Amino acid sequence: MNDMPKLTPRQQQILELIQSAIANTGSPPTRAEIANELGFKSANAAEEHLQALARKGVIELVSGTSRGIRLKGQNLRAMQTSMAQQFTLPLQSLAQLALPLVGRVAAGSPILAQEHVDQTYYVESSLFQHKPDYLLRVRGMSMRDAGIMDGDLLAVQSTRDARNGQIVVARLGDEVTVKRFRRTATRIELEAENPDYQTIVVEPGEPFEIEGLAVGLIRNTMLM
Amino acid sequence: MNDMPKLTPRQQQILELIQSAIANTGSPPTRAEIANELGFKSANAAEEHLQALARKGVIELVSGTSRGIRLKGQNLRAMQTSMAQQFTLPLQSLAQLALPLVGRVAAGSPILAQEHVDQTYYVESSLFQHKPDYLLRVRGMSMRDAGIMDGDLLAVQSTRDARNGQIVVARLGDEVTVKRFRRTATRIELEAENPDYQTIVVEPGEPFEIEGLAVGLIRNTMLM
DNA sequence: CAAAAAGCTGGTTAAAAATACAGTTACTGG
DNA sequence: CCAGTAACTGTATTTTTAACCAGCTTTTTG
Repeated sequence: MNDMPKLTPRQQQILELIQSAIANTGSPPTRAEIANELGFKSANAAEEHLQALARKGVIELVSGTSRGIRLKGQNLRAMQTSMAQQFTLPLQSLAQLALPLVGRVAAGSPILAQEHVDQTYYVESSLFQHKPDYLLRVRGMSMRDAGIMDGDLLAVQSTRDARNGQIVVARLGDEVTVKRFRRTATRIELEAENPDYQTIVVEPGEPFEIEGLAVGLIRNTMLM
Repeated sequence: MNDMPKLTPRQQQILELIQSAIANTGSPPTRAEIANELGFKSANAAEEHLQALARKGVIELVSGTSRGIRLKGQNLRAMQTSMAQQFTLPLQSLAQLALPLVGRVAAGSPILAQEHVDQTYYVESSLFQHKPDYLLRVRGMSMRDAGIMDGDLLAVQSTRDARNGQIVVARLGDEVTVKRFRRTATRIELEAENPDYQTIVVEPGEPFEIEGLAVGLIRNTMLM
């Protein structure tokens, strides 16, 4: 019943792209958009990946429909969870920390803009050793070997600075990503903790900004 | 800043239709779909409604893009609410949940015995999809590939039962361990999620008890 | 080692979809 | 009463998009 279809790294990447497109734009991508995003010269490459994902049951393709890609099962749930309901609520004890959960991060706008806050959780401030400012839902498996999985809520402390080896939330132009930070004499490297993913190299002059430091993690969906 | 654009009843209806389409199908509707849904004979009627909604700032139209309708601000959040309700999330109370953090687990005694409680954290109960009863500090790397690292706090729901594939807190005589649970016809297997660790096999008659299910995780030390 | 699968390029075609323009009707505020 | 707006019908055109076919290289697997 619980089929665990093993995706190839490439397929996993496609799946993450779909999730990220939905989170960022509100609709699934077209074949052409996928191809463009990943540098394919033919949209057919995207088409075939989608069919492979559909065969493995992780997505559903609605035929004859533009952007007719539906996430299924676990992948859908991770998505819905990121869109959890918002509460207006009474503040309680002084030790409580309000942690906004940031969902969709729109191009160019500050990460904590009001529109992106899905929900606010109140947790005891002493729960974390370093006080976080917000929670960010992690997309994809690029930090898998650091124990950061798809769907996890990363507790982030807002700052512009990081030391080598720290896990940062970085913005590259419009893209927000979570990676291990390393600054060399000539450039900045953002290392994934997963051999399937490449290190991102930021040369001087390229758009880059540190949004914050990972100080904790919450995983709220574990049952199968 | 917070402009309150008064929508006509018809426009309100269109907006709700968009929200419902996203909740049901995963993408915004096309003009034709809106027209069809509301019985318009021309898709242009839908187009004009969309433009009106865009003028009033409640949606954004992405030109030249199929299904390029984006909900803005409040409406986005409202939709997420209806979505969350429609699907899994049980609407839990906002109550704070007291989670005792269990450290060392002494031989023979119940896991929640008073002596073992290091500390109690208060967190919002809706933070986890399934309500945990306590936190257990994880020792070792045997569940590394499941994203559970040394020092993590595992949120555990007390129960005696588990389904295959779930991550359980199990007691083998004096030993308490976290593993993936699998029951075969003849025996119980506790699988580590790390190739360096062996699967523990429990033959009938050997001391074994399930203490609880892993329903979440908190990592409170991440900085280096 | 052979076959299958993954992962592409390149091109084609028909359907889906956005969007513009020309009208019609009904209502609403001045 | 008249202009403006809301709410449509109907038609047309261009883009966008899905989806298929043929072929190629590389990797995986039995």
